[in-house]
Amino acid sequence: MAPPKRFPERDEIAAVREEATALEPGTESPEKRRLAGRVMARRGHGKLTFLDLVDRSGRIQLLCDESRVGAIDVNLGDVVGVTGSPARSRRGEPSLAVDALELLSENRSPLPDTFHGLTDPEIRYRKRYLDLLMNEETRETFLLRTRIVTSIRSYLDAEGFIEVETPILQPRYGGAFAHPFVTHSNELDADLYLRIATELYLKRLIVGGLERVYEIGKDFRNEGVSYKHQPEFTMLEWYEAYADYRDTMARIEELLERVALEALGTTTVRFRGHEVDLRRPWARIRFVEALERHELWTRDADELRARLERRGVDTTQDKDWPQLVDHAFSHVVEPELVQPTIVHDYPIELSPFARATDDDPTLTERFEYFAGGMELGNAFTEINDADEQQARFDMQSQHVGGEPGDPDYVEALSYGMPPTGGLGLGIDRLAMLLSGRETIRDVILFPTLRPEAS
RNA sequence: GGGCCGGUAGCUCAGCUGGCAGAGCAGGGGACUUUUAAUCCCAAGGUCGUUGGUUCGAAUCCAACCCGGCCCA
Repeated sequence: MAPPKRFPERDEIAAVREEATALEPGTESPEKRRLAGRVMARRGHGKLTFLDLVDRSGRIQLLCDESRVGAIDVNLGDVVGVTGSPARSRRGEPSLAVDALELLSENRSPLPDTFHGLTDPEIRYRKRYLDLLMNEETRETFLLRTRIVTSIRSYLDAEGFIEVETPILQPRYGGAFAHPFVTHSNELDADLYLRIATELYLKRLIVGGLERVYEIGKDFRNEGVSYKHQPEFTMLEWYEAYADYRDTMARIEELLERVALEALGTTTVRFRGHEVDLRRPWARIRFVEALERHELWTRDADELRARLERRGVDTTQDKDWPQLVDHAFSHVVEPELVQPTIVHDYPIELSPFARATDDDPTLTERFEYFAGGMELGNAFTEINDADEQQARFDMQSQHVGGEPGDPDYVEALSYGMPPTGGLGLGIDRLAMLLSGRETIRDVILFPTLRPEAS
């Protein structure tokens, strides 16, 4: 006979467990509860069988007395629904004394070792369902990730930002320095790029008068993988009309402190062997000063290359000054930014969308913020003048791997864009930091892997 | 892209100085009414990542390749 198609009026295991814990050992409550979940342990004892039932909320022992339930014919991994009463075993284990047990879905494949669990990273990533089933920490990590995103949304929604969706398939890519994935539309007979950022479309919406917009979505970068890089990752970008980068700094500090408290209950996390506290205010340092501290600030490319080489840094991949200074920063400064730090006023060559500072036209109102030795995001006072933006694109075209430019975007700016503060936040990296997971693959449900050999 | 490490039963791992492919858990059969890595008995379970080479003989030695991890770029 086919198993039931539903199991209504279900209670959560965590709640029933709490109820059972309040009882005296060896006693049973008169209340009736219904639980459903997966059988993750079985201890047969003749006409009495102990099962461990697991749902999203937790785990509880089932006491199955054959004289009450009938014969118990379940295997590890079966999905069952039970009715019974909260109880405590003689040894004090919170349990449900079962009156009726229904098999809802049979497990036909042996589960991984119930003691050692599933540890092989390759199987954990390729068959994430098994990882989630076997490893409670994995379930907790992804539930935390969801709370983080929920918290971000509720903050931005309450602040009057509207959530939008912009194209993933784009005729031009831009908004970051990265290699794109290219695909092809048969109908349009045109190559399209998978977006590397949402930046340029979101700012078109600011031109259009939406004033406060954000998008949480996947970006794609056709580049190497590392503990903090995946080809497909999740980014938040927001744009706020009539704000500058100082307003934006205040907002991101407020948001991340709040997200930590809401999702985790504390602002203090352990990450890569460090204790990191996200409480406001964060440290701030100018980009130039951060490099000066290491005697790595110079606008002379040859001199900078020499200083880096002297430190044993391989600069053979760095073609020009912007690449050298970026390398110097990410190699020397970034790893030491363990406590939350805002680095601000970046050189204009590295910042094609940020307005120049008031007192130095070679620097821009841009900041990046770091924690745990890792960049979390990037923000600026947006260029809102079409001519100035075109001049920046022209400047970029002189640099290797510079921003490719986007005439359609410049045209949008020509209609006038309010002064705007914009920001990007790497959701995966934030999830790493708050969960204490040391690799980005552990906070992405299905990370990109090479296809298995057939 | 380079270096190092790994891939043996569904899972966790032994075996690797060449000589019959193993254990625990899971899965199958049986015993057991308070266990919680329950216990006990029985039977079963394999493309030793792939391909080639050396050898009387290869999981084991050699080469290439595939997949993964860590580090470097």
